[in-house]
Amino acid sequence: MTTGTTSTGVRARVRAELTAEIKAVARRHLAEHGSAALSLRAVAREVGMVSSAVYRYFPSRDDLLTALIIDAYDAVGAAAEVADAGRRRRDLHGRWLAVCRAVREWARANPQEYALIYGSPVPGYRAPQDTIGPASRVSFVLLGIMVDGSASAAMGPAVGGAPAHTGGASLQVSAALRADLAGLRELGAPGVSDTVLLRGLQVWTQLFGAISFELFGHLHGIVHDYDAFFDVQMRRAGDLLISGH
Amino acid sequence: MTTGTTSTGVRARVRAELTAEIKAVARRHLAEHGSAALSLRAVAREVGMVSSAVYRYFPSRDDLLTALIIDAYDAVGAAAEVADAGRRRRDLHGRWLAVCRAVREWARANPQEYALIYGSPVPGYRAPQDTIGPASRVSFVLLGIMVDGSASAAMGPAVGGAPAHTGGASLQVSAALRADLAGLRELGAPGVSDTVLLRGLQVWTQLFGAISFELFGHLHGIVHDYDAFFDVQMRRAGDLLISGH
DNA sequence: ACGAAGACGAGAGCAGTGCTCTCGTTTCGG
DNA sequence: CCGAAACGAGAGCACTGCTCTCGTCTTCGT
Repeated sequence: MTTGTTSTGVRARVRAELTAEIKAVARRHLAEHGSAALSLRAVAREVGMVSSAVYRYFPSRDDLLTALIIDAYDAVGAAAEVADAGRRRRDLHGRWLAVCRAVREWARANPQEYALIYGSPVPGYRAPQDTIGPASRVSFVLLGIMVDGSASAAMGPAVGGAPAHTGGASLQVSAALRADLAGLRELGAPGVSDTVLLRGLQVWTQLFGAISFELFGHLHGIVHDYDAFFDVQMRRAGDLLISGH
Repeated sequence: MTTGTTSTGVRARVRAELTAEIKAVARRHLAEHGSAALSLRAVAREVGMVSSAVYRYFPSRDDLLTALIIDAYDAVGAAAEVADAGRRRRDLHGRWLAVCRAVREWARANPQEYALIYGSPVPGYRAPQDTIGPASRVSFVLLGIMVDGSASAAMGPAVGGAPAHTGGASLQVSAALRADLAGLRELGAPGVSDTVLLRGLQVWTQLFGAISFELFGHLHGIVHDYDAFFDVQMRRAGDLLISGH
């Protein structure tokens, strides 16, 4: 019995396991006491290590939080993806609403994790490179809806991809912003017009604005039927996104 | 010279001054290092007191933060009010856009204070009773625009105050939500229809959603011309609010 | 006008934090 | 097989919020 380990040695395996366990305990502490109260020493205590040992796995408290942030982005992204996939592709309204509800449900089930990623960044904010991938999963789901709608011409007015004339006489879009939209289109929204992209960004901010307001207490005393409020708001947003209202 | 003090004794006056000074220093620390790093001891050090003395003025760090929160709400509320008052009353679009820009400008000038009030609440959130007044100032400005628009019939479709039939066949609104809207109308939006109120709530969440996304970095790498983006988004939101698009 | 009562500031102290450094032990790889 | 690297434990530093005590000073009722 030289080394019964698989390709990776036993050391690497227990390291992966311990890393996961630390993260799991930290996630529980986060859910129970909030990100501000997340104590590296406390999770170390619960894992059965001394605090300094944790630093072998996460070089700092911020890095632990970053790992939790990435997981949170992945979780909400996955929720959005399965909700989107659960609808017929042509059912744009249904897809939009399903994604909205899935994101909100995830947020309500994991409020502290939601606050971690969509609340105020803890310090002067810094988004490590490895967060932007997971962070954009929800956005890509949304772009997917716009792409499918634009391809089938089911999307409201101004479906043409040409950014030359911006729809009617309604709005002037600066060259810089038009370039941003072009970049977005190239990134994952081929064939989606500027107008539709702008509508998408509009409902995007509205989706997370509504969830944040609800979770952070800004609707307290104003709205009581949160479910109905969210539904009607997102339905309206869906109309705006797809039909142009 | 018995006591040259005015009505309030000298004690009360220096207490008020010291309270203000502590708050001012704390606000500076907040702006420079963020709410998480706000240290009562550091503030005390700079004011020239020992840490325990500060507790004579603010019973805990949270109470200090609450005081800053109230001030922040008041500041952004005042900014919105002067912006609103700077426009002709009948210029609904102008008022809306001016308020949006004022809020955003304040937020960009005081990002940490914005994060304090519109970001994630630090613990499991609790809104002390004395914050809800200042917190609602911006909302009341918005309601004012809707009231004026509804009164002059300048607001889009479904201006009638009757909540019986909800505009067209577009949306079903639950009884509970209709009651919420009625409460809102009674609170400060007389004569504003359900439909318009819903539109108002929609653009309200969109306004703060857009600002939060910008300040919290969620538009990073996607939008570069923040000014133009915000303007076009809020213009679109204004169309939705006033014209019903 | 005075003396009790309360407000106040300073200091020490407690429990907790993030993080660093050192020091034996264990595992891995050449 | 043995040097090198990874690891866990422990001590320690500087810092935090908060409490308690103890003299001093203002205020207010008598």
